[in-house]
Amino acid sequence: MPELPEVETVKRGLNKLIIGHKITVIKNDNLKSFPNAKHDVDQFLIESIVEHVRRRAKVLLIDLSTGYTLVIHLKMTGQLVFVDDKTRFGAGHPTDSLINSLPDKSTRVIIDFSDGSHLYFNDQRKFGWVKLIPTLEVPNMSFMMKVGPEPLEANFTAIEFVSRFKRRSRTTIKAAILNQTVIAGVGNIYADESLWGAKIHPARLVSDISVAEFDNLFTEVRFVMNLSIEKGGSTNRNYVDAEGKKGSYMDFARVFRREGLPCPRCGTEIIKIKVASRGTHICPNCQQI
DNA sequence: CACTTGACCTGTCCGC
DNA sequence: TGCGGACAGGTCAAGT
Repeated sequence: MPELPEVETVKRGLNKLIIGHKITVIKNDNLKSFPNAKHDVDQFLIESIVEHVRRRAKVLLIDLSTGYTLVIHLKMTGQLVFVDDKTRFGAGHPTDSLINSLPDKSTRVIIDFSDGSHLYFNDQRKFGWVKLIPTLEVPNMSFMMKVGPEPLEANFTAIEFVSRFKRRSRTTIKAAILNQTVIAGVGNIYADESLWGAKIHPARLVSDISVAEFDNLFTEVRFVMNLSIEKGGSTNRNYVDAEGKKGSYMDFARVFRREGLPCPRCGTEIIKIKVASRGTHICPNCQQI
């Protein structure tokens, strides 16, 4: 999915586009994408006003005036795209833009607003979901209860970063950094990018990594996340922002999906291996076991 | 408990 | 062109 920078980009886009909008209709194509009962939808979603859009880890939270929140997980291929019919075919959008072809066959949920605009939840693989939950119960959702700290929070320190890993010392650093209960928001792209930045081989055991290396990793995680947010996220395949636009971080990636190309630091050919059952990109010279 | 693996889905790409 | 298999940004539930 969309990892932290992509979800953050969608959140920022929605905050510019849908605050104050009133929801009039919701349509869904299967229960998996939007499992709520019609009764709750009629009572707490229809006629509600969008008040805030928040993010926690890789989860989007759209707070409504009814005291309910739309909790959205994009998983691997989810998209959340706002389309205003007044601008759909207008200037600034090429005719082949995604927004001109929505809804399409991967559209799972459509939210209509009272001014005639729409929010499309697209998800090719159907792993993602939208759930309507009382706002006060969101922190009690099982994922929210166990998810780790936000790496970009100003008060999150290198000391806490290291201590979060200590309890997971018997696994590889790649598995640990992908574990959302250790730290929130890091997925496969930014795991590889930050491990390359810190010159740590992803298959090394957590217990064998020094505090100095953890300090470097902490810096690199924050660096790649911040850079990616600045670039509008990574479009590896499907990802687009709330306006249907792709992110450009992949133009700046150092190892991810760059197997066969030279390492930007030493020129050695980047290779792709498997670690923690995930495709993993490394420089075999900079990152040694 | 910590850890690993398979399952959830659809689509694409690569080798034959 | 077609077919089979591997693989894809993430998380769970089951297993060990």
